[in-house]
Amino acid sequence: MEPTKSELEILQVLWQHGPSTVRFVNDTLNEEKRSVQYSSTLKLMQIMTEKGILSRDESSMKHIYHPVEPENKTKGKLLERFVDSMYKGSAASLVMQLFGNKNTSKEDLDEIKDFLKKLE
Amino acid sequence: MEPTKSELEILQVLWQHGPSTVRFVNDTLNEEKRSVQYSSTLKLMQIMTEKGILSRDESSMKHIYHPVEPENKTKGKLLERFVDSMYKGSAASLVMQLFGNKNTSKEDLDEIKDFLKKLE
DNA sequence: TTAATCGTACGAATTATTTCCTACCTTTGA
DNA sequence: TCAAAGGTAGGAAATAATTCGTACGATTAA
Repeated sequence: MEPTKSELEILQVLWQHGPSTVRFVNDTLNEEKRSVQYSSTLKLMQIMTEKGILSRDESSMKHIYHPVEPENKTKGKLLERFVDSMYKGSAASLVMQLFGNKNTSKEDLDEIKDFLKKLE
Repeated sequence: MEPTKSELEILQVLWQHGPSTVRFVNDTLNEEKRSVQYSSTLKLMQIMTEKGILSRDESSMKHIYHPVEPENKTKGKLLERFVDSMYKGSAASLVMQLFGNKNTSKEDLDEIKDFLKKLE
């Protein structure tokens, strides 16, 4: 299933901080992103659980939520969909646009070159 | 403004085929994407015009629509937003995920390497 | 023990997006 | 000429996504 924008924000908190309570996710969103009510975050995380995006440990009263899929898998899917729809599946076009527009640091560039070299 | 998913489909037709009528865009969507009514496509393109995403030539009865922003600018923005939200702005991480998951052709790789070399 | 705090559940309102029906005007061709 | 075909406009319904109020149970600490 395709996470929505708000769902992605929640996933990112969980990816970054590991399995968490609603309270923690909500606090983090309020600090780092935008003002949102506890009950909104709760509702969304409940919906995500119904959809199978999240799963939770209910053994204590404070449910602990975690993503069902590993971070890389979810990100990989989203990235692939992005490349397919925006660049007709051509990773090369994407990379060129990426570095054509932005000025990337030399370190970044070197890192990428090394990485590509190792792929051979 | 942020194009929605359906709006992006329309933009892609216009990018690929150049300024077009609603009829043409709708036919193309039906051929290449999904079944959709003429009046739905019309409505969406009218909304996009209101939002300032599209502009149109009304001199003839058959209005000719075209994107206001150049393709690269729009794609660049979307890509940047994608990198920021998914990879904390690190182009390098994105590239690594891209080639870590997918098996890219040697030609693609070479093309990218050449490209990066020229950036220096 | 009991009031305050903190938790979940859930309905419902709101907003955004998408879809299509229908009215009505223009063009076309027999 | 006039019916059929094809165009735009716009309201309204359907759907998806988001937000929040509120009920109510468990925990805590004075």
